[in-house]
Amino acid sequence: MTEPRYQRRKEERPQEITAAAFATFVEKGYAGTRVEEVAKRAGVSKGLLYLYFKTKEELFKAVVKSFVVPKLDALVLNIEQDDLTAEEFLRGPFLDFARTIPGSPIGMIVRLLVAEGPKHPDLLQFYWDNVVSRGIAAIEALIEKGIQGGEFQRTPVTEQPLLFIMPIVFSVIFRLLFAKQGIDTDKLIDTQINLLIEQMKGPTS
Amino acid sequence: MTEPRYQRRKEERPQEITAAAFATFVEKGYAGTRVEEVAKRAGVSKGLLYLYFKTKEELFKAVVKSFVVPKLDALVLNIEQDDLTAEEFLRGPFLDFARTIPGSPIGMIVRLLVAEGPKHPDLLQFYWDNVVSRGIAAIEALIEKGIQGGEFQRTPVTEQPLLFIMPIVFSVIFRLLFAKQGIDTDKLIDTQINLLIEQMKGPTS
DNA sequence: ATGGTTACTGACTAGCTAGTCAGTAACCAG
DNA sequence: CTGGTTACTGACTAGCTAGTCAGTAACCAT
Repeated sequence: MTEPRYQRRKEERPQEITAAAFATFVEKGYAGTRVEEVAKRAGVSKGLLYLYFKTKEELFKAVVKSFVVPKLDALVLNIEQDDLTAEEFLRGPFLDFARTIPGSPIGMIVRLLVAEGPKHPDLLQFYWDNVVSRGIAAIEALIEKGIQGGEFQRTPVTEQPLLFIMPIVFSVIFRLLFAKQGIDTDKLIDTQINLLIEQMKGPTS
Repeated sequence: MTEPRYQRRKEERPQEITAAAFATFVEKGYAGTRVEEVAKRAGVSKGLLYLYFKTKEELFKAVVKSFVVPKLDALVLNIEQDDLTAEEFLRGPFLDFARTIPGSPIGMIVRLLVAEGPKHPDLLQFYWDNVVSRGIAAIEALIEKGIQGGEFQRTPVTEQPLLFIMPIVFSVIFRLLFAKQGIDTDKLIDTQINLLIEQMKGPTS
């Protein structure tokens, strides 16, 4: 008649643990996160956590992998499916994406990468392969589409897709550090994207 | 006849200790740095270090303060003294500065700020007051000089001095994380600065 | 010389946390 | 019901490091 003290939920545990870990890493950073707290938040014992994740580092990697990649996938899928022109896409979905990231928990992942990345080379490699290079490729494809469609001309800007990513990353970091100073990163992003588009469209207005 | 085991050097110690600490923080990050190692590198005992710096955190702040501020001072002084036009200054000394920072140890300070900043609000405040806001003000002054001198016209870009700082910060972080991938951040910086200048000069070429 | 001042040493402690493991109990097949 | 399997627990350990402090010796004024 006694209530069971716990339920066996082999399948769901990893997901629940990474979710708890994500929240904790975001709040406390990597070094500041105690594995015991993650376990408590996930409603399991520390021992169980170590059955699913060999080390704290592995847990961290699992978090990055499971939270960031889907976010980028959504955007990339949009580029491929949408039938907007390149300029419309940049001013629409891409700008939304760019403005959303800095204030979202995903932005915190960037902070964690900057802080902890150098200690985890294989995590960086994963991140490069699955996020950064795919993001760059997506923008390159978009620009190429614009050129083919006669919207844009080839300029030094079209050779530097990072110019589009730069304001996002910068805003993430800037807000993180100097939120108190009330900088308007949206305007910064808008101006940069607009600047790039105008330049690619050429001197004719 | 015995050699003295140490010399008393009250005046020089703090400088020697912060220099050792800087090198160690750059190599190992904040959490990864052991106070004992800093002491050893500085050629003193741990106990002495604690006579000069109350805590590890205070040591960290002293490092940031003593290494970054002079660097910015040099640039700001240049703006005021040089009799170059605004465009010449941007294409000359400013571009040099922008290209130099990402590969220098100063860049590592940015990493440390990103990683540790949120835990040290007063450090961020200091950094804002003494580095960022002064940097922004210097660029604003430079742009204003360009406008007054008839080189530039007022555009959305002239309202966003961060557009000039952004590629520097971004490059610092990008190189730090993805040096292996061999991204050419110099070209990124060049393109951005050139883009901004062209835009401010207006459609007339 | 010499005795007082204090810069300096280094062994020590207190406290914290990643990772372990022997035991427990939920679940299930027969 | 029952016995076997294994998901799960939580107390424990090993190891590390920030910060302390009682003692030592360099320096210097007299």
